[in-house]
Amino acid sequence: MERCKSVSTIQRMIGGKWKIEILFYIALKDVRHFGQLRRCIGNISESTLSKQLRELVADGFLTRTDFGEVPPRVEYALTPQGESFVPILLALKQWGEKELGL
Amino acid sequence: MERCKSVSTIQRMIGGKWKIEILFYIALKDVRHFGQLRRCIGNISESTLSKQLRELVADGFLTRTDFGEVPPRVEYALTPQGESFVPILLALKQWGEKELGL
DNA sequence: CAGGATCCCGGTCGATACTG
DNA sequence: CAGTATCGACCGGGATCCTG
Repeated sequence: MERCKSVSTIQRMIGGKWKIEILFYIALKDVRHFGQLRRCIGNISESTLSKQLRELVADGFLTRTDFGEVPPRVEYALTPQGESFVPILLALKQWGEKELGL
Repeated sequence: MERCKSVSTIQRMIGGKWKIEILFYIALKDVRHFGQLRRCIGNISESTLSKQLRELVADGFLTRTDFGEVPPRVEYALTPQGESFVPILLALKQWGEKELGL
């Protein structure tokens, strides 16, 4: 039986409780800032958002640009790898709306 | 900001550590039996496999058919909802192979 | 063979407080 | 504003044993 390493790796990368939702807002809603994300996503804590963002950066989905200004300004954006994941995000969203009626 | 309920719901349904892999084997490799799945999937415990299968059944992805025979024979198969998810599984697999080189 | 029951551990996530 | 630090609760998942 052919094993499928890619599937389990993806599951690990996007399996976090909020990962898909974070990517969704950044990719499809043009949300770029920490505070925006926190307000968009229901009831995520700051520490959790921070950690999941760092993991998404580490896994190559996002870039993090710190402008070194006061007040602080940081922008998150998709990497090419992240961009290539957008069709799947759209498919998931549309699947949920159609199959689950959400 | 438009909230996106469908995304978080999907994350909850397929966020389990082995969910995507289980669906992958049933959908694309025609694996139907408990023991087969356990052997295909690396190092999943029986109790965990059992629980995740039950959740996939409860969430409408799978059907479970118990033939009531001795020795026991049970078959898992995709529901129509599960079938409709197959394109996303394929997309995930192909994305992983292409972007991650797996 | 297909799993249920039980126990337990580790990691994830959340709440709170604090910083540059 | 954009986080980090710390702590603790919770629960998903693993190990083991048992059953029809």
